[in-house]
Amino acid sequence: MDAHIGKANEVDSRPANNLLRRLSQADYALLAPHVAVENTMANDLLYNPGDDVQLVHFPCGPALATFLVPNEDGRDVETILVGREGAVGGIVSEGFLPAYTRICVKFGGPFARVNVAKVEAAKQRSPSLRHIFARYADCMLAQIFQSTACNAIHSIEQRTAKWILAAMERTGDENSVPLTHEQLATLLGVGRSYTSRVLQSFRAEGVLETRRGSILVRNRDGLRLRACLCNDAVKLHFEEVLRGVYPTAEASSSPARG
Amino acid sequence: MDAHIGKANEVDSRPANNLLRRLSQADYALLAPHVAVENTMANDLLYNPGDDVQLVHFPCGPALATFLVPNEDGRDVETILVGREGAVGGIVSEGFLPAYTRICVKFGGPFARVNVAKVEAAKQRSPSLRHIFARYADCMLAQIFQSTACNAIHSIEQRTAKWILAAMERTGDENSVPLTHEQLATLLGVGRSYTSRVLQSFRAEGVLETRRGSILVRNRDGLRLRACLCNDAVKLHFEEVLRGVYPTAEASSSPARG
DNA sequence: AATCTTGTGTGCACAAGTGGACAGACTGGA
DNA sequence: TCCAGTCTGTCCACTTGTGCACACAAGATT
Repeated sequence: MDAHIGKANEVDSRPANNLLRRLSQADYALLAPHVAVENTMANDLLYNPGDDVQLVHFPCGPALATFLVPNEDGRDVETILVGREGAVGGIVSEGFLPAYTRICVKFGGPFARVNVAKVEAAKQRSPSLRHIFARYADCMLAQIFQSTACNAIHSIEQRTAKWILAAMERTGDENSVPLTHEQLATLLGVGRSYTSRVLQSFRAEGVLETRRGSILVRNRDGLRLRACLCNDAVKLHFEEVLRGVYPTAEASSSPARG
Repeated sequence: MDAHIGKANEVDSRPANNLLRRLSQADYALLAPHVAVENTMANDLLYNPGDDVQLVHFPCGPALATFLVPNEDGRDVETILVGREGAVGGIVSEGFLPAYTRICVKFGGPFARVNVAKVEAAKQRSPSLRHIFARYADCMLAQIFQSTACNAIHSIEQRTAKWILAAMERTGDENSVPLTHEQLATLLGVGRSYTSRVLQSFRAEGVLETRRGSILVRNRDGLRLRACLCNDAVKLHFEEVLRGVYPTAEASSSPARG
């Protein structure tokens, strides 16, 4: 499956994170001494609100993190997904701050970690590195803006479809998402029974199948048709701003399919 | 009303924006040569999606801007409010990027404007200036995260109350908001008739009065009681991260009332 | 004073989503 | 192999919010 990767080069040995792979050799060399890769499991917490942010985490491979906003009644609300196209922790704040959100591993996998101070030092030395991080920060911002709008006006059906697609794009898994209905519901901040009903209607229309603890997508275009366009809008911004960094672009392991 | 301000100093002559006033004299001196103040009217557009971001705008006094996310059906969705506690345009992206959102003046008033490149140059020269901007960017991020969560789980009644309070805090107007029901509704991304009904119920409970084209708040605590806590959470983060910048704090023209 | 435009209050039928309940179906251990 | 725990499908009564319609009110204009 990696046959399309021709001659081996230095990039191939980097962690499977598109942001890190996007860096020039010189820029990556500034970070390389400080990169450590650690494995995570679903539901591991990377940060809690108020934590001192010390490490930037780069999701690698199928790993996926989400930002949770704590709520008065104790149930957290999920906001955005970050996979191998990006990074979490100190990206905007540059680190000398208490975390506002909780950051949680949704799908387990490796994360490359770099001390925030080292990243800042590297940014001071290399404008191009600084620019790439600023560009990614802007993309993340776009993603959150779009989520805010999406939550305001799109139906649960649209958002469910959107989320399944977004998760698949990031993990690289072509047709399944390892989530229970319950998890999917809390993720969207909605009731479980209604989520089940939506999935049920998708199943009836041949769009997907449901397994205990996971969802198998049978007709991706059908799912796209039922999703809002929020994902595409964000993806377009990533493409414009960070050409090649977003996983569905050429940096992805699946070269086809825009 | 400004009696509590003792001896005049250089800060008093700066534009009435808390972020600018928060800067040390040395840091402000780096920006001062490039600051121009321009007046705006409600509905002026500062940026449209895709625009090349050239200027950072600092709302002054009662001026208020919002970030709009364009939507497939043409109606924009409002996301966050920025008043004299902050700034819009190139704060996170550092400017070399197409704008993702539309930025619109909600309540007219003066805006201080500085070229993004000049701001970046000043940030290169002064770490403390850089840190303040990074801190504000983090606060803005927190604000958007909270909005995303809020839109996902809070009722229209709660969000209506929240919005009225947030607008008043920023403009400094103690008891009125110059908005029609229609504007308030589109702002929240909801139907006009339901918004009218919510305001009607607030009126019936003695919380506010409605005038043609504006809302008069009669019982601010009552309104607080009916709002979600999203505003307070964000305000707390501002306080922790940028002490004194948020308008209800000591930098405000109304020294009492935390 | 008559008129026009825009905003406001309210009624209604309907759609979307909630939250609790419960039976049945998987699955991982003991 | 059986049990216990979790996940799933579905029912139901109920709340929230939509979208349209229409009468009326408040300014603004002439």
